[in-house]
Amino acid sequence: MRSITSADVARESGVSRTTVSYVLNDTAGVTISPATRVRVRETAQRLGYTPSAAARALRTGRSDLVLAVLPDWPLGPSLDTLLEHLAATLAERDLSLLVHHSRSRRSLSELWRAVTPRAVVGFTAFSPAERAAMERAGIQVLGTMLEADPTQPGSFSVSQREVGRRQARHLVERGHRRLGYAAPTDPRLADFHDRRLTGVAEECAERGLPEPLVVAVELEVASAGAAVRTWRAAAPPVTAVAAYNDDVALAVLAGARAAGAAVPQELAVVGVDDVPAARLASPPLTTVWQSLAEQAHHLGVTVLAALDGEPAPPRPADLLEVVVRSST
Amino acid sequence: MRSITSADVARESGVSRTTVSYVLNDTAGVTISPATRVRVRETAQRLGYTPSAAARALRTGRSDLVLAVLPDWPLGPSLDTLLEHLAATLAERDLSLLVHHSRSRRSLSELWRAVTPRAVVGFTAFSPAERAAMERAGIQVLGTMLEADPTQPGSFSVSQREVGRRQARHLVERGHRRLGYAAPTDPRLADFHDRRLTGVAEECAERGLPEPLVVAVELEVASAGAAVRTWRAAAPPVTAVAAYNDDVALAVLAGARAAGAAVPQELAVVGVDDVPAARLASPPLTTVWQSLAEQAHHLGVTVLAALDGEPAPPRPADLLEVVVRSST
DNA sequence: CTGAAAGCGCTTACAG
DNA sequence: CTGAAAGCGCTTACAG
Repeated sequence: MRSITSADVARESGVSRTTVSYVLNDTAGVTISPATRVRVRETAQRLGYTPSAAARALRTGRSDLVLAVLPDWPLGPSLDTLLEHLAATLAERDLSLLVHHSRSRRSLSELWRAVTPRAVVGFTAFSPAERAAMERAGIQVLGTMLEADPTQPGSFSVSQREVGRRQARHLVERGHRRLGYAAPTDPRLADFHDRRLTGVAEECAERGLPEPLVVAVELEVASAGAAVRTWRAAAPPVTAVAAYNDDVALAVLAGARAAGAAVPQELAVVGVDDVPAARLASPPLTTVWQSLAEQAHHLGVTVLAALDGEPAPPRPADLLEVVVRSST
Repeated sequence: MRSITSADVARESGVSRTTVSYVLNDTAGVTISPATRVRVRETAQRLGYTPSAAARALRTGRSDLVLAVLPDWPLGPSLDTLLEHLAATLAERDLSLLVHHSRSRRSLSELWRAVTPRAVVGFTAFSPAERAAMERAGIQVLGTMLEADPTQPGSFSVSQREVGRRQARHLVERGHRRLGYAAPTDPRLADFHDRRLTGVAEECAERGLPEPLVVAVELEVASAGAAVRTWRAAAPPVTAVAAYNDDVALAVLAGARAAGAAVPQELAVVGVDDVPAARLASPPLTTVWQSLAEQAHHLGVTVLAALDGEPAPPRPADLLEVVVRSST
């Protein structure tokens, strides 16, 4: 079954393909009689005409795709949400999301060369060379969630350092003077973890508190129990723990239970993410919540602005919030 | 910066574009001297040539994209994993994954008409009309996870009914004679929930047990506590609960704690997914684990087979497994 | 064994 | 105000 082309629409409405293109694209600086406009639009509608993305991309040198490059590590429970909102925002401009999992690192450069996306959104860091190559090809490159300075152009999202600072600040305001940090064991999480930990450490330093005592904890009771004993045996003892995320925090809770440490009296715990299990834990988990929807929307709007050559829109203010429950 | 085209490669290697195409595509039924082949490949490599996806798609009428249509509800914690493995499998054939969130339902048909994907993989159901239209356009349509009969061609993944049956079977084998079902409240989950519940009910019916007592539970303690009281007040009382997923199961655990029901002595609980929080719960949660990686790979292989006009490969056997912990 | 040429469906100078 | 024509970069009959 041959698909409908602009030539079909042109023939059916008795005009040239040029006119069809002008009308359907609302091309500026060209005058077409209202009657013709209406006729062309109606014909296109009636025939179910959709312009070929391939032809358009070939002609213009640029596709209507935005390439999202995902890391090979789990981005968290709400990557789903993030991509959905991002896609929704981009769809307003008829842009679609092509996802690439950086698992197969080698083919990324082939992919962007082949599809000539309008923009590339990296959820993982690009090498400077790759970034430069993409920019030279006229592709807008949006930075990673790991940028040192999230306010710089071409980057987005909440600073991971700020996440850590919020955790620490909450704990310190609760009166704790010696903090622990529960790190994930998955090495692929190292980049995120480093930045969050830096935030915790900075907050401690500014308040004149000792460095946080970092212990890696696996997502099981035995490992977490050992971690809890380590913290409590320290001198001075750790009385509050900031965990990499809710999963790790839940492990610490389980470890405290196993080690016979009362939460929050003997050990306070704060996570990150506010997964559903957080409020259901015993005791319910205090955690730092991030507005993924807003972050994703902001990201989408940033991409759009970049395509228009406009400055990045200001980042929304309260993307982070401490949800206080009984674990602190 | 103009990008490298096959004409560049042709000129540099002193052959025609035809030859370049033949060599790089390993076109069958054409004889090219080994020396020429080597020269062309080396030149392409040296120049960093990547064929234009747009031009190729325009010429062949088919792109190298596979369109994944996602539902507007949360597909669960491991959609991420699922898509990653799917993408990895497709990448072996130089196919990329274009995701469409069905939030913006209207534009789906525009999207597939515009990009002419090789295949469409639906994680949500298509209307028969839409499905037919896509097939008429020569697009392979792979079915949803909701198909009544997952063994039929064009569908994939574990049967949701089977998930429910496994939960029920485990509970019944533990000696329980009266089961409860903890349903999610999100209406978007209704399709999945219906099928899982059907599996539980079927298993009960086959064993001559009464229908499961269904109670909707929200992801918070109060709601879950009320549900637990309802189950225990039934005559005969419910002694074991199959939950829609681990999040709901975690809520039931919290509800039992609040209602003073001992788990598993007074109420056994089994979930689905084996999220990290499951093993960390108190008591650790028994749950049905699904091999997402294998499902995704199978899905990818099924897509590939469909593109080759081959019959769907047999589905791997043990995609489901009951992880027994202390909640049952 | 290799090349010249057509054509996929668009958009956009350019001519009228 | 509208149309004829060129050309984006490929692949593939067809000719030699």
